[in-house]
Amino acid sequence: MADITNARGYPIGAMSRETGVNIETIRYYERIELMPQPDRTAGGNRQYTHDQLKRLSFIKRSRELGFSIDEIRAMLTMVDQDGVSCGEVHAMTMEHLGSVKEKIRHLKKLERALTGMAAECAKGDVPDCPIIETLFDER
Amino acid sequence: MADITNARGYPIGAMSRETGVNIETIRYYERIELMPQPDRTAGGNRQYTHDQLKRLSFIKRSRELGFSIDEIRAMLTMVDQDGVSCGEVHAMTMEHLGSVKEKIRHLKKLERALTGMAAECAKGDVPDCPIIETLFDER
DNA sequence: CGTACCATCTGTAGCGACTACAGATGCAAG
DNA sequence: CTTGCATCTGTAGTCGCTACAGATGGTACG
Repeated sequence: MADITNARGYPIGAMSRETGVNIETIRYYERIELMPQPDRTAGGNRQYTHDQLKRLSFIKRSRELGFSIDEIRAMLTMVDQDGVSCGEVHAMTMEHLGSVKEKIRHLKKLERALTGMAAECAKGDVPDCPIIETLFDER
Repeated sequence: MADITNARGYPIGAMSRETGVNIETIRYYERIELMPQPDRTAGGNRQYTHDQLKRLSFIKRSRELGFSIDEIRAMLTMVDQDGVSCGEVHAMTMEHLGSVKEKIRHLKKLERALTGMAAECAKGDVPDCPIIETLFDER
């Protein structure tokens, strides 16, 4: 496998391939100051370090776990200040977990409602569709 | 559909109270042509009919069930053309149900991952927080 | 060395589905 | 007629990207 680092570090395309984060999104993260401004080549192209690659990978994983940009920013700020408080991180994780559980509950309610509506339906081309009726009915 | 129009009609605030849809959102629905342009008073205030109230209520319920604006638009277009195809509505509902189920599966995966990470954590002020470590680790 | 050609650059605008103003009027009660 | 809430229009902001356009950078090949 070819070495994607040239002497000057990783260009943005390599960062994108390595992490799965879209190039436009990487630049967006820089604009909102989630990623630092990287070094540039003489011509102005971005050149990232390995640490920056790890940081981007951290962001990607956290996003996949549903953390918001602000939550990630808070965690990274702690990391940057070398003052990671495990208690705080744990609290954030638990809070996030709570909101995930709530979303699951909510979606399960939707699932039941949709299943119930669909079960009423004969699927014919009849004028009174029970689904539409249900949605239109007065409370 | 019933034709119970009272002489003055409903001002926008009444529509909002009756349906729970924000006033700004009602105007937004008009702008994107999901709701029709209502009659106006001499002074220019909106005056809605009872049918329009039912339509808004339909939109609200459908949104609560997670249908997108475009899905709702499709259903309402069928209603407007008096050509409700129950088969089509059923298909849309089932497709939507599928995406709800998928979201649930996804969130449950997140739930497991977050629970696992949190369980590793001693919650102390130690420098190596296992949650952060997990997120930072090389793949 | 020139040329072809992809990678990358900046800047701006769009998405969905609202929400939040500002500043100007409408309208009904007292 | 005043008071004061309701409503009006228009624009801009939210979140987390994504999609351009049009201009350069960098590199492999001849």
